[in-house]
Amino acid sequence: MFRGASSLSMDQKGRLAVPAKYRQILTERCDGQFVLTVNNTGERCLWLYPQDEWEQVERKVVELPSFDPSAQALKRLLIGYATDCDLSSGGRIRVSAPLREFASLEKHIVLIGQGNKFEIWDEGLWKVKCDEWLLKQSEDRQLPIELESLSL
Amino acid sequence: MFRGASSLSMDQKGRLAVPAKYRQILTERCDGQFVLTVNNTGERCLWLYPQDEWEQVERKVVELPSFDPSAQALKRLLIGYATDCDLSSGGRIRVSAPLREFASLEKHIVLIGQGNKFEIWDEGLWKVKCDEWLLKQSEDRQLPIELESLSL
DNA sequence: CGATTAGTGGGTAATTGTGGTGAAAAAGGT
DNA sequence: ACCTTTTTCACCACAATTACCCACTAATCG
Repeated sequence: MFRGASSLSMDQKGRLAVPAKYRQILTERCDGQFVLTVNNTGERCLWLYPQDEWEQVERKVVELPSFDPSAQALKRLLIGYATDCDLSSGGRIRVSAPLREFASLEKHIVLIGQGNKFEIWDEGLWKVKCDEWLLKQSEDRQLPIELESLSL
Repeated sequence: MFRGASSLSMDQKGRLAVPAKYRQILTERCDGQFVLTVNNTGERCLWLYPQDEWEQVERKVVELPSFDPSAQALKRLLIGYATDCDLSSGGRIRVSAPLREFASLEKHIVLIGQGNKFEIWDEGLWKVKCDEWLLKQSEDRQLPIELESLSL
């Protein structure tokens, strides 16, 4: 399980250093092989999957019905933007220009562990979103059923 | 069960000394291994879970439906900010910059025992909140059903 | 009142992050 | 097919951060 937020910087060449604490696990887990793609839910962030996790995601996605427009859109985005990338010798990965543009990544970014994948956000955008989510949660009188009984 | 409030100070490096009375229990309980994350309810405080407690929380959270927006927000915050940390040889733990920023922690903080976890608040904020809660309770004529039958 | 333990701060060594440079590879044009 | 231009990658050096250890002060207990 990946977790934790790291505030990182990306250089002009689109290289970002993966925090040292993740490197060993990632090398063992997928030999440093990843697939980087976009988030299809309308939020402008990237998803970074270890190769093996991605295989499963891809399998699910390609099996979606061909005549459903929203399935098509999801497929176009997810598969269309999916790019192989690997951990370089110096522990960095390179984000291609189209992907950077999609998520409007510049110098300051955050890497968010989300279980089976990581999310990559522009730092400013991430903070704005956090505020939104928190505000929403505290306003919501009526919680979704799944959450109501959740005790943390 | 953790209980009690302690007023502590955090140094410039983000280190805070866990009160001595908790140390032995914590070492026995989880070998000094913790997970530190944010509170998702809009209140700006951190949650400090013993490793084993956290595992259970995490399990509940990842099983939430992927397409429900508020479940998604909860997952992003809780898992996204969750950071492993452990009790150093000197009985201190280090709070990373993103987490400090989230809860606007500076020098003076309070550590609140809350059963299966601890809460970490900025001292000033904690006091303000206490006053708010007290005021609110005394105003509320109509208690939620769950509380009505409660005998303390 | 002395002895022991807790809290606090600082210094140092090792590790990590960051930016640059040069070699190699790929792409593109003639 | 060859040469030119651009991109990409690996390596290196410096800067910044972090972890670890030690020392000093304050509190606590016998």
